[in-house]
Amino acid sequence: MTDDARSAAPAVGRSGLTMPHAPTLEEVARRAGVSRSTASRAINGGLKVSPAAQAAVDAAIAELNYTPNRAARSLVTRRTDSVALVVPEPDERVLTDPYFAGTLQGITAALDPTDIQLVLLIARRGEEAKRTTRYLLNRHVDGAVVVSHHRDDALDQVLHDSRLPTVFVGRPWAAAGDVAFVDVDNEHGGRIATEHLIKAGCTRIATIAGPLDMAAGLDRLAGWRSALHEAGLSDEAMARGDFTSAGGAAATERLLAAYPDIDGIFAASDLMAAGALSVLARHGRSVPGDIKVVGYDDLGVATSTAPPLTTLRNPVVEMSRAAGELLLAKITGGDQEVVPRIFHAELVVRESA
Amino acid sequence: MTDDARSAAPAVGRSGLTMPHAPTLEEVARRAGVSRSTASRAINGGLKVSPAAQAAVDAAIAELNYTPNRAARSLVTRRTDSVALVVPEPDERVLTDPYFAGTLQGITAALDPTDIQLVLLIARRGEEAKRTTRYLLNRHVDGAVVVSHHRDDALDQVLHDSRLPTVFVGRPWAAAGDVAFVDVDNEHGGRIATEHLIKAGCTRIATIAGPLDMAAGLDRLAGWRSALHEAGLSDEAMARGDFTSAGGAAATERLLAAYPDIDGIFAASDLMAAGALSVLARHGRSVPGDIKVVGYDDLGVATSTAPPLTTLRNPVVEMSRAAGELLLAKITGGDQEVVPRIFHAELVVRESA
DNA sequence: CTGTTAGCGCCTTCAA
DNA sequence: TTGAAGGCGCTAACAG
Repeated sequence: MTDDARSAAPAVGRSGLTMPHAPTLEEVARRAGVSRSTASRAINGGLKVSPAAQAAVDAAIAELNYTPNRAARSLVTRRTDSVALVVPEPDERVLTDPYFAGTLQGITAALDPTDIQLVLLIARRGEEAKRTTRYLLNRHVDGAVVVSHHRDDALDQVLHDSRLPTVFVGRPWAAAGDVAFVDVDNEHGGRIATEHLIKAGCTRIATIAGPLDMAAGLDRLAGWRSALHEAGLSDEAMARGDFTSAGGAAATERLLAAYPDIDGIFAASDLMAAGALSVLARHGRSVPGDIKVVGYDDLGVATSTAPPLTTLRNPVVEMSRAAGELLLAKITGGDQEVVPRIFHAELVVRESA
Repeated sequence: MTDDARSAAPAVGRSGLTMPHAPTLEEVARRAGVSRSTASRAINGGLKVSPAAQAAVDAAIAELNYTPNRAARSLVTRRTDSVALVVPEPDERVLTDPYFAGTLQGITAALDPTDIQLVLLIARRGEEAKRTTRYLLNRHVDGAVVVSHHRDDALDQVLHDSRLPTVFVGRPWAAAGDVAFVDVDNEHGGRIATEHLIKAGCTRIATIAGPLDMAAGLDRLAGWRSALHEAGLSDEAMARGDFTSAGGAAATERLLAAYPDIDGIFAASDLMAAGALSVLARHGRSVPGDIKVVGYDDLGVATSTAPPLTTLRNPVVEMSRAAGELLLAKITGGDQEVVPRIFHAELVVRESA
């Protein structure tokens, strides 16, 4: 064993102060009285290691408070033990949306039993987006979960072509059938919401749609449409929103101006519904008396509005957790069938409708 | 130059399909007609590199779409080019709070001009927390930003002792004066809020306090107290909340039961204020007629309540951005003075008070 | 079951 | 200004 001066003296940082020297495998092995390889084997799986050696290594690890150097390990295993959460959207909108928080929570839960770290990738447009793409393509992570995906970020194609293990939260645009994803049945949700309004006696039902370059926006709108068609009602009263409260408020103003006689509104998100409520209050329309309102998501805001919102419970956390687990399976298990897992939204009735 | 078979054939993944082979520095150098060292120098800073060589390397990089392998680089530079955002809280609460979204946005903005990645560390209690601590201590990141820090997670001490560059968002408990942090003047904010209620004619002013094991909770409470003392009013009517809407609602119920004659409420967060509004409505108390309400944060929810909340604008994004920039400075600049940056919250008057 | 031996891709002295 | 050579800490054959 060559005596290495480096391992004797603690490293000295820029400041000139001694820095705690992270223990290496070498030191663990030495302390355990075994070779590096044996120590390594004891750490990874422990196969073909005698109980004695295993115990010695375990003890050394505990005493030294050792953690493997990820960089060194990555270099040889060609795995990074990290996955990316890709958010292809610049603005505060996404981050502020409780939907995003739910996603984070679900994925974190899925990753929890592993030692895999979550790297956040906010993929701004243009030049920035290219940087993100390159980062992903050059395998700086073992896989990616994409959330809040829009039609024109070519993320689905790019990631599909790259063969980087990827799972979308929410149906991707292109390459469907070939790209793994989890989703809720948004069309069904939109239909349920609208049917609830119909059953409650509404006959002039408007919708505040989400962004139509997102699958969720499109699908919920389609659900609203099909319920109205089935009931023989008009599907004229549609205004686009952007999933934000302000957008919902603006859309409501437009709806009231164009269709003053509406008696029901299906908003494609609770945030937009909240915006609608405030505008309706300002216009002196009572809810649910004059106009009934149904939202979508039930991620917290629905209970803090006045009146509380009837809405569809969007199982975001469960869904994202499934996405995380699916990704884990893809990473460790290699390619396997991509059967999208579809969750269902449930109607939660409160005062607003 | 030894001919390496590996670089000729694309790697084959588990699935048996060819995988895109990430280009290496070796390939860039070969293509540019220079040595690895020159290529490396051209990539990092470009000092002592002839314009011709520089250009050749740049071209090769572009053609190959090359990105340095972070693991290999980390191994030798002993930097990871990643920083952690540490959230020492298990529950959904934190993630759902718009405060967290703001933090994320601010830090992301600070990191944007660099190539540093953000790693999310959700530090659950107990065993999990130890794993997080070890991860941090063993320098798997170059630095850390800690948000939503509680008294009993010993994060401040641990991180301070470890000498890992760290910045707290919100005043840490221990080691103050020695640990870098950014904060808003919460006591001042609490005072302003309360003074607004006093000026509006309230004389029996309650507060819904935040968690008292968090600096923000404590400081806002202190501000409320001092304003009341100054005005010669009672500071009896206090109920604890937990920064959530549900907690705010419960606290309000308790307040109304114990102090039925209150005419003003200062809630230490908008979420709690929203909960208060719904309870007040249920009890038939009009806002601001019977009871005036002031919240704290103005991160979106204040405008979607009925009535919209008078509140204190908490500059979370700016503050977190400052935290990120401070961290960057600490990482690159070595130890430097720790002058906490204190931001100020501004009163935003809306209908509720 | 264990130790020896080679690199993983990159940066960095050291000579030229 | 450039290239050759060594090594960061770890895993993975390959012998024993």
